[in-house]
Amino acid sequence: REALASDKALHQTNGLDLTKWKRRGQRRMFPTFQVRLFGLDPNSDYNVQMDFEPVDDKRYRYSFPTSCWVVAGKADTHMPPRRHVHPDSPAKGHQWMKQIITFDKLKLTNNLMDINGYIILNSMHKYQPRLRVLYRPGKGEQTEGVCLYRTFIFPETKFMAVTAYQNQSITRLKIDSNPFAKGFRDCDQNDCLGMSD
Amino acid sequence: REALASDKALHQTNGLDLTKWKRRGQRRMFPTFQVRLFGLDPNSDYNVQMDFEPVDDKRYRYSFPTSCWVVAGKADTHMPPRRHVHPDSPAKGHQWMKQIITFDKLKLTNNLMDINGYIILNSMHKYQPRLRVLYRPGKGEQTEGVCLYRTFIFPETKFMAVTAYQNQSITRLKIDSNPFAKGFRDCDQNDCLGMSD
DNA sequence: CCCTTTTCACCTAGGTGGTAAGAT
DNA sequence: ATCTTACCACCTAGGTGAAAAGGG
Repeated sequence: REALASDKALHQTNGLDLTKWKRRGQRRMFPTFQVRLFGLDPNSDYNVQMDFEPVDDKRYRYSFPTSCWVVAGKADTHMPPRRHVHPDSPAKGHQWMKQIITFDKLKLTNNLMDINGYIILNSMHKYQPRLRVLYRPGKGEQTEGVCLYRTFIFPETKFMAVTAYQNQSITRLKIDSNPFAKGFRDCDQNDCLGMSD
Repeated sequence: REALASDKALHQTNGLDLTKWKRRGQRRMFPTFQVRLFGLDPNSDYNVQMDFEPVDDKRYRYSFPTSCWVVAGKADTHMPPRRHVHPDSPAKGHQWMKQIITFDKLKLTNNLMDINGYIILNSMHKYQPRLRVLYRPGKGEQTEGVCLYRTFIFPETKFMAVTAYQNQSITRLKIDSNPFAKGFRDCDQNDCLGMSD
C-alpha cells in the first residue's frame, strides 16, 4: 500500500527528438511539485530550489506477476546531484508566500551528457524530491556571505524513475489527469459528461 | 521618409476573445524591443523597465491618397502611464549584460479598464518607447531607499498605435517577418526557396 | 465614413503516451 | 528478455492578419 502511494508519483524520463541535440531525452515531472510557504521574512530575499536524493542504494525492476517493484541489484553510480532553482528566484518573502509555488519548469532526463541543466536521474531507481529555501543575507548584513537554508522533505513524494511505464494504472492515472495526454482518453468515462472542456 | 521609419514600428492593439474577460484586447509589440546593456556594476541589483510616452498632443489619421499620417485634432486624454517591468527583474548587472534583453512579454492594449497590467495606449496616437534601468541600493548602503535610475530613448522606435493596419506595406513587412503570421505568406517569394524550414 | 471589436483559420512552441525499432 | 530510443499523432497554449460585424 505504501508502494502504491509512491507509484502515483511515478515519472518518465523518456527519450525525444534528437533532431535538436539540445532536446534529447527530457520530460517534465507530473504531477508537478507544488508547495506553499509560510513564516518567511516578507522583505528579505530568498532562493527556492529543488533537488532529488536517491532513496537507497538499489536498482529496481517491476514484477508483473506480483505488480510490485522488487530489488534487482545494487544502484548504478549516481551523477553528482543537480539543483533546480525556481525561476522566480530570487524574490522577497512576501512574493513567495502570496501564492502556491509550482515547479512546472523542472525537467528530468537520463542523459548523463545533458548540457541544459536538467535534473539527471537513473532510470529504475527510487528518488526523494527535496525542497530547499535559501536565505540571502543583504549587503552589509552581519551574516553576509554565509548561506542559510532549510530543507523540506515530503516522504509521500518519493517516486520511481522510468523510461516507460511499468504499471497500467499509473498510465491511466496520468492520461486522465494530465491535460497534454487528453488525446488518449477514453471518452466513455463520466469525465467527458462533466463540465470539462 | 522619417515617417516611414516610424511606420515600420507600427503596432496593433487589437481586440480578442472576450470569453475570458482577462484576455480582452491585447497584443504583443512586433518587432520586439531589444536592447543590450553595458557598464553596469556586475554585482549590484537592477530593475529594467519600459514605458511609453506620448510623442505629442495630437490625434492622427491615415491619408490614403498621400500614404501619410496627418494630424486629425487634439489628443484624447491619456491614461496615467504604466510601466512594464522586465520579468527577469531584479537581477545582477552581470546577468543583464551577458545577453540581449528582449521585451517579448510586453503587451499593449487599448482597453482602459485593463486589469492585467498591460500597457494602455490610445489608438491613432504616436508613442515613444522608453527604457529605464533602476539601480537598487543594497541593505545598509548609503543611498538605501533612494531610487537611482537612468532613462534611454531611441527615437527610431517611435510608432503609431492602431487597431487595424492602415498601410499595406507594413502589413506585408509583418507577415514576412513575424513567425506567427507565416500562414499569410505568399510562397512565391524567394523566402520559401531559401534555407528556411 | 472611419475606426473598433469579434471570430476564425493558420501558424509557432512544446507537452502527452503509443509504438516499433534499437541496444545490451 | 528487458529496458531505451526515436518518431508520431494528438493534445494544450497562445500569437498572427483577414474578414465580417459593430458603433458613433
